[in-house]
Amino acid sequence: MHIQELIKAIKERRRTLKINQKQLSELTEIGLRTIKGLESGKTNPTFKTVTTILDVLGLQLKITTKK
Amino acid sequence: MHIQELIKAIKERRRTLKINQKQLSELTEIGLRTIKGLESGKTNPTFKTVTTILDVLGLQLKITTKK
DNA sequence: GCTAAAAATGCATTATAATGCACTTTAAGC
DNA sequence: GCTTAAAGTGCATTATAATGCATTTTTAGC
Repeated sequence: MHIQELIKAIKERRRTLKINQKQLSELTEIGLRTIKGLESGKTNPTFKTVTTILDVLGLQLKITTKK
Repeated sequence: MHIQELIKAIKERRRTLKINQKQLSELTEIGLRTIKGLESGKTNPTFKTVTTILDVLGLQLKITTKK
């Protein structure tokens, strides 16, 4: 999975849950600027930032073997 | 998935493939010190660092919904 | 328990993620 | 096409990931 897929999944899920970036920032306790940077593809987030956001959105990462 | 699971998966897979940290560093073009920091749980790697390593190891991340 | 290879650690430097604040742009109703 | 909320951007600062080098510790064979 590359970063663009991650971004897409986060945005879609956030909209499904009717949460805006500011609310996601509050729920995750991650700075709004960081959320914005991530969703607009401007930064290379840390693993922790990613998992914290996914967690709040009810999503999670799994490791699989490539075929 | 939390960082410890990721570390465990990377170490196990690397050993299965009989690759040492130095070789993984060369294959991924990620600094050895970064590989060491990650595998010893001392840092919070970037998403790109994680996906690059997994990719070389024949692994990948998937997003799923938590149940 | 010696030896050699692999892994871990300490330290310093560089690059950049995270952050806040102010401002601009875009999207959605009306 | 106004208005307003949401999203995106520019800039400066702080925190820390990435890196290399030298050294120490651990692990695996013998």
